[in-house]
Amino acid sequence: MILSTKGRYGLKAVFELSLNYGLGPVSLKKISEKYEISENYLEQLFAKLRKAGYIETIRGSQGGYMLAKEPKDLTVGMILRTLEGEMTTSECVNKEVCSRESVCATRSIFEKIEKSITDVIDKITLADMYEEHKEILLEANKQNE
Amino acid sequence: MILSTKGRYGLKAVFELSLNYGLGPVSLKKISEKYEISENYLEQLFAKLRKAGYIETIRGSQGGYMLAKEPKDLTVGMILRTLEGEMTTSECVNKEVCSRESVCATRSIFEKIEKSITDVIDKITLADMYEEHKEILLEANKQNE
DNA sequence: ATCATACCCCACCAAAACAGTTGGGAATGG
DNA sequence: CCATTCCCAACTGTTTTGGTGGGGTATGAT
Repeated sequence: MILSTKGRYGLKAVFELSLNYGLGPVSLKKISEKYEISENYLEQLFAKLRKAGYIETIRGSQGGYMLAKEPKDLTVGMILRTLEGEMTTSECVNKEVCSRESVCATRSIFEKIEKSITDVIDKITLADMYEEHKEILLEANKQNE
Repeated sequence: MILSTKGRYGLKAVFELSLNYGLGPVSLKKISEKYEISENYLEQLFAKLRKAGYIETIRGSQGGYMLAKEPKDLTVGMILRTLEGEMTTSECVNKEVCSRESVCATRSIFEKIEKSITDVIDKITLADMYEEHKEILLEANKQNE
């Protein structure tokens, strides 16, 4: 597994926030029930995202979480990196640790893998996810007719 | 980190075998010294690769490990999957576990990440690595002139 | 005012994965 | 026959994973 539950749960939960963007806060309870995720666990994930400045909160009754930026300004990469740490393959990539650069044929492999992941996660925003989601829902409706 | 030392060490070591393809076996000792990897740890990695049919051994004095196939028939993906397990993002991808497919906008993200990784690791063979390695060495030599 | 709601924060925990280490055994070339 | 080299199983310390538990603070509703 490339991603742990941190990234997987976190991305789902943040997408849920994006569905409610502009409509007020969503409580942890609702999200954790909808996706069957431990409320306390999800809270820890949201704490990281809040500290990173991607979501903000309203405390007290009727409070909850909401995106701190527009869905089009939040990428999947921002969320995953905050929760999972840097999506790197090897310590030698991006650093000059590699003492035998010329010998190291594997380094370029690691770079390619990293780049291919980066290309995907840094390009897709929450707004993009919403657009694609809409299409999927429309198609699902067509099937049911 | 997407890859653990299993995949990173393993790929380096197997590439070393490919450099010696057709020239007889290479001992664990040589490889572990060259790359500064624990000999016993590397042995466990090679055991997996042997059981997968990617490398074979000659026991006894002057013995060692060698590729069981031509470098062009061994991909980076074969090595990494043997050592790291399947390079998946989420259990719902490739399975029908996902109870709320239409709702799950994250699934397509995970599929895209997986596909981008697969595209890289299943396309590159050990022979490809060697070709690229040669070019890097040639350029390094030019620089030194 | 007070109470239920809901976030905030810290500590703790069991299980698994990671990155090895230890040590005994078996095959083989010199 | 012995040094070399692979084979295999068990064990170990550390970190990560995936949570649980509990006390505290803010706030809208009654």
